Amino acid sequence: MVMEKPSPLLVGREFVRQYYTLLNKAPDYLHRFYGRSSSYVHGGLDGSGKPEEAVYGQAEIHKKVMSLQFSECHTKIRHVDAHATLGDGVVVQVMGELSNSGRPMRRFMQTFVLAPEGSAVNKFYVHNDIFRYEEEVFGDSEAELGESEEEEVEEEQVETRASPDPAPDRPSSSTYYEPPAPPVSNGVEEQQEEAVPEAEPEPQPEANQETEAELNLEAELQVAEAEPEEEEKLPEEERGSTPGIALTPPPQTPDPPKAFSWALVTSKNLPPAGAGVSPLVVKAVSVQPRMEVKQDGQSLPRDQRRERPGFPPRGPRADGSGSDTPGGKQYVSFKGRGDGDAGDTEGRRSVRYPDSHQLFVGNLPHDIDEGELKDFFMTFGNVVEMRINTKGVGGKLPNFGFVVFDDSEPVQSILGAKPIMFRGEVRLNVEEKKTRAARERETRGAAEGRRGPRGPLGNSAGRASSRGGMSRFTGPRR
DNA sequence: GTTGACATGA
Repeated sequence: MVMEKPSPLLVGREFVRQYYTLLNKAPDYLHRFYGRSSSYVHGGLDGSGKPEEAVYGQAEIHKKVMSLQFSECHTKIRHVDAHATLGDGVVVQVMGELSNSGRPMRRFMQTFVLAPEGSAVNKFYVHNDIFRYEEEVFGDSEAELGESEEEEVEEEQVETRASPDPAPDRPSSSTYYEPPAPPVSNGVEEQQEEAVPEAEPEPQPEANQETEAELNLEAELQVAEAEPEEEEKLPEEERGSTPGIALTPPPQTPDPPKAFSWALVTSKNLPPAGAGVSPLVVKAVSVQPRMEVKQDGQSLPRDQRRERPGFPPRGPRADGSGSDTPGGKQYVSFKGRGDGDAGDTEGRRSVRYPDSHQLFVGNLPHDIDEGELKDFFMTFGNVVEMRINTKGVGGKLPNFGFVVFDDSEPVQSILGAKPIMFRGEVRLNVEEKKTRAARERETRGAAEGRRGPRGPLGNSAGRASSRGGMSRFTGPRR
């Protein structure tokens, strides 16, 4: 598992995308980006007109965020800088404009220090977050403001970028991270393609990629993190936030489930089912929210590897894997090169998706339609294909279907987040898609296991139960 | 109550 370290700029941009998306969609989860010793300040002036002071720690940050009452908070990003910094961190500076609750845009500057989390090169949490509004700092001379307003007008149009969210009927769920104006376009913004391949205009003419190599080198200076490690050990329920996010949403919310669990966050680190590996990694990792940038680039189906010869590797870009959803973790997957996994390359519809990308969904309400189901699962990842099957058996319609994602990660997340509640009341039966062979093997194995006292070796029954590990939930009865 | 249909060779 030697993962190449993503460039700071890549990390920064992806983080920015996720951060502002979450700020827009689910500010109440924003604190999950932070850790126990993180600092946070978000503009504001105190009683005497001086810039407010920071707060520390996830719990305080959560409070603070809530007090800021973000609602329909839109952000226009004008510029993102990101550099490698001490301790393998990344410092990110963002300039842009932000509008909250329908109020006018205000210019701001925000700086994040992303600190690596754990040993993975692609996991970070926000160690510092410093946000200031321009006019709070520069004074509120109206003349200045007027001026600045003007020059923005032309760029205003640029801002109308199609949301990467392929579901057009969910206006508020689009990503409000507006990529910087045209000239700077290296890869981060093209997320919508896979979802709506036909609508895709033209890939960008391939602006040259960042000098990742250089940055990576720089990042080698190691500075011992001074953070006391012991803190991290406590699984800390203290962050009171999680309780609200029980895996089953309150019945009165008809929305897609805000399924989130730490198990879900870490499910990615767990080996695929079956491997006899200790699942205890969980604790260590589960302390904070994180985002992940993945650069793999291997294991592409052969026909997808073609790359225009003579060009530098196509820049890694966000692939809209949907991990920026409110309920979801703050993970993000990147494909290092190429266009991601099977099925999403433009014009290639005919590819079959691997089973690992597919989810069997049983117990569907009979009046469901694909759009609804798709929307539902979209919060977990990028749904590339859907099929609902109905087996009409004398009046009863046991419904099931298959949801195909562009990655196996959402599938694992979902499996780790069982039970999946739909419309707040129906418990969907979600399982990894099985082949017929696998299915038969399984039932046969189970039958024999029951017959003889000498239980099945390992895991004939273990498949389903091993997955959730400790975070196995027996669905609430209702 | 519960696991499809497609098309697939060196």
